[in-house]
Amino acid sequence: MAVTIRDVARASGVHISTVSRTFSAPHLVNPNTRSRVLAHAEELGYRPNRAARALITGRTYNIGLIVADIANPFFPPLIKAAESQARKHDHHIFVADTNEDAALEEEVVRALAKQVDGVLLVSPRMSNALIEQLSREVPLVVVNRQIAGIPAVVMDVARGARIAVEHLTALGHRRVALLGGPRGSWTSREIRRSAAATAKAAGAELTIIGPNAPTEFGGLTVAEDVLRAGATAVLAYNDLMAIGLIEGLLAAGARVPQDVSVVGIDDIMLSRLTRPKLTTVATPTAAAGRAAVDMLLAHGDDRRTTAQIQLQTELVIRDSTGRGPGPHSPADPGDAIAHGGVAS
Amino acid sequence: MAVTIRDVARASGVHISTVSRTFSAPHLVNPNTRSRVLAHAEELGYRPNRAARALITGRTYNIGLIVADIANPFFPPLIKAAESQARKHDHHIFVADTNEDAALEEEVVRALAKQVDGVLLVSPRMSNALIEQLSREVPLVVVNRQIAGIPAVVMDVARGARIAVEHLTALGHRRVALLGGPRGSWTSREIRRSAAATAKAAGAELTIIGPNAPTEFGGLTVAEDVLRAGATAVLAYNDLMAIGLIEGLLAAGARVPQDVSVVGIDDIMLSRLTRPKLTTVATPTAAAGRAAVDMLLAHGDDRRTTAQIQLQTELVIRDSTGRGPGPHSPADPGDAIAHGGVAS
DNA sequence: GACAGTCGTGCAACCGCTTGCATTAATGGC
DNA sequence: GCCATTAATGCAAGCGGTTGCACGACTGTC
Repeated sequence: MAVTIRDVARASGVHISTVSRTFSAPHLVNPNTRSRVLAHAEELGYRPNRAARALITGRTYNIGLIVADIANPFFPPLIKAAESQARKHDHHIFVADTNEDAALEEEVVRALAKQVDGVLLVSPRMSNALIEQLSREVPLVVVNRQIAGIPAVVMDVARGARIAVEHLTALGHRRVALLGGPRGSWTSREIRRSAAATAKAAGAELTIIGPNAPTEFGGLTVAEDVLRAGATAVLAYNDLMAIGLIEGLLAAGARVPQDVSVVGIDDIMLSRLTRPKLTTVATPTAAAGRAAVDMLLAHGDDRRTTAQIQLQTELVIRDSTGRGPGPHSPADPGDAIAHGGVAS
Repeated sequence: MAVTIRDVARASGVHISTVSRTFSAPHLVNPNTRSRVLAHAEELGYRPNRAARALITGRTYNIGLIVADIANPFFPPLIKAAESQARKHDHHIFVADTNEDAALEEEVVRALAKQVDGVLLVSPRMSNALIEQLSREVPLVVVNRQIAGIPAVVMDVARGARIAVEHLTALGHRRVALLGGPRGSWTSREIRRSAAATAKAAGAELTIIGPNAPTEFGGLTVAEDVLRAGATAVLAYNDLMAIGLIEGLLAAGARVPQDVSVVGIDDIMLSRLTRPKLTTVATPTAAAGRAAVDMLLAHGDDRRTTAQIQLQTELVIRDSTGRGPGPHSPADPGDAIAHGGVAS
C-alpha cells in the first residue's frame, strides 16, 4: 500500500539501486536521472523507510531519551532542548517515562536499544553496574550521574548545594534540614555530601530527612518532620519538594521565610510564580539536553568517547530565604537582598 | 555484533524459523525445543529486533505522540497517561515537540509515519485539510480537534467556557475579556464561540484579545490591554496565560481578584500553587491520553473507526475570582465561596 | 585509432526477521 | 499393516532498502 523504492524505479524506468542512490548518495547519479527520479518520487509521494534503511546501515537516526518523570517540570526544558538539537542533525527523539522505577528503566533501555542510535539516560535510578552493562549493548550518555568510563553530562550540584548552605549559614541559620531525593539518585548523594561538609565547616547542624519522592507531595508530607527537627532553614532536593514543603509549613502555621527559610534546586519555571518566590539553585537543563545529544552523536564517530562534561549551577535568591536566629554575616544583607537577582 | 536470530539458531541446532516461531508463535513449536531455544536465547542475550519484524509484519509496536510544546504543563500528564496505557499493550511512545509550529507538525508526522503504528496528534495547529490528508498516510487520532471522519478525543471546552463565563457574570461582572489562544487552535475557537454566546445571553460585554502565544509570557504582555479595555474579569485560553496575566496585572498595580477576576483553563498543577490560587476549568488530560491510545489501538482492528469521544470539564473555583461591580446572582455567594472546591 | 580512466547504471547479495508451503515423523483408525 | 491426519520443523521468498562489484559508454591522450 505504501509507495516504495520499487514503485519509483518502475515509474522512472531505472533500477531500484539508482533510486536508492538518488536519495542516499545523489552525487553518484546523473543530474538528469536524478531530477527525473525525484519528480516521480514527489508525484507518487515516496518517502524512504527509515526503519528498512536502518536494518542495513545500522543507523536509525533516532535517539532514545529516558526520564524518570515527564510530569516533573525539571525535565521538559531538557527534553525540548535535546529534541531541537537532535532535529538539527536529522535525528528524532524517542521519549520514555519510567515513573521513577529502576526496573522499568532497564526494560525501556533494552526495548529501545535496537531502534535508536543511542540512549540518553537522564537522572537514572538504576545501579552503576547495570548502566555499565547496558552501555555495552547500546551507546549511552548519562545525564546527572558520574560513572567512570561512561560519557556523561552532570550539573555541578555539589557546588550549588555548598553555595546554598553558605547562603543559609551566612543568614544566621544554625539548624539546617536537608530533604533528600529518591533512592538511587546520584544528584541526591552529591547534594548530601556537599551540604554536610559545608554545614560542618560553618559550624551548623545538618539534619537529613529522606529519601523522599522528588515531588510536591514528597515535600508536603515532611513539613512536620522539619518543624519537629527544629530546623530554621531547609535545602530541598528539588524545587518541587521545596514548594510542597512550603505549602506544608504554611498549613502548619509556620511562616516562610520568617520562621523557616527554604531553598530549592533546579529553578523550574514554577519557582518564580509561587508565593513566596523560591530561592533556588539554578541548573542549566536546556544546555544539558543539548550537550547530551551532541555527545551521543559525536560518540558515533570516534567510538568510545568517554568525555564527561560538567555544567555550572547558580544560586538565585528570591523570597523564601531570610535571616535566621544566629549571627548573620555582614557580607550578606539577609532579607534586604535584591530579589530575583542571581548571586555567585 | 548484536546477537541475532541466526546465532540462537546455530547454538540451539535448529533452523532460524524455529527460533522465530519460538517468540512469535510459541504454540507451533515443541515444548522441549522451545525451552532449549529460550535457554540459548537467554544465555546469548538475544532480543528480537522490532524494526526488522516491523518491516515484514507492518506492526512496529510504536506510537507517535505529537504535542505543540512539552514545556507547557498541560501536556506532560497527558503524555504520561498515554505512555503507561501504551505500555500495557506492549507499545512504546515516540514523543515529538513541534514548538507550536504547524509546518513542523506536518514534517514530524511524515517522519514518524513509517516507524509507528499510528500517531496521536495533540492540540494540532495545522489545517483540517492537511490532517485529513495525513490521516490517509498513517492512522491518526486527534486530541483537541474535531474533524468529520477523523477519530478524535475532545474536551468539552465549550461547556467549560460557558460555565466559566456564567460564574463571572453571576459574580456581577459585565465587562469580560477573553484571551484567545494560538492561531490554528480548535480549542481556542470553541472557547471563543461559547464565551461569546454566553456573555451575550447574560447581557455582558465580551472583548476578545488575541490570538496570543499560549504561554505565561503571552498572558503577561496583554495585562495592559486588559486594563485598557476596562474589563473586570478575564477568561484565558489556558492556565499558563492566566498566570502570566495575573503577574502582569499585579505588576501594573491591579489587585486580583478585587479589581480583576481571572479564570484559566486546564487546571495544571501550577494553578493550585500560585497566589492567588487560580480559578480554572479542569480538563481531564490523563483520561484523554488514555482514551486516545485506546482509540488508536482499536483503530487497527476494525479499520477506519471514526469514533469521537468527548470528555467532560469542570469549573474549579479558587481564589482568583471575586465579585464584580454589577449585581451578583444570589445563587452565587461570590467571594464567600468554598475555596478549592469543585463546582458544577 | 587504441587505450586508460571516468561516469552512470544494473545486478545481486544482504540486513534480521516472518510466513506459506513442503517435508518428515509420529499418531490413530479400521 | 496401510492410509489419512496431525505435529514439528525446514526451506526459501520477501519486507524496503543499501552497497560492492561488474559492465558498457563516453571522454581525453598520444
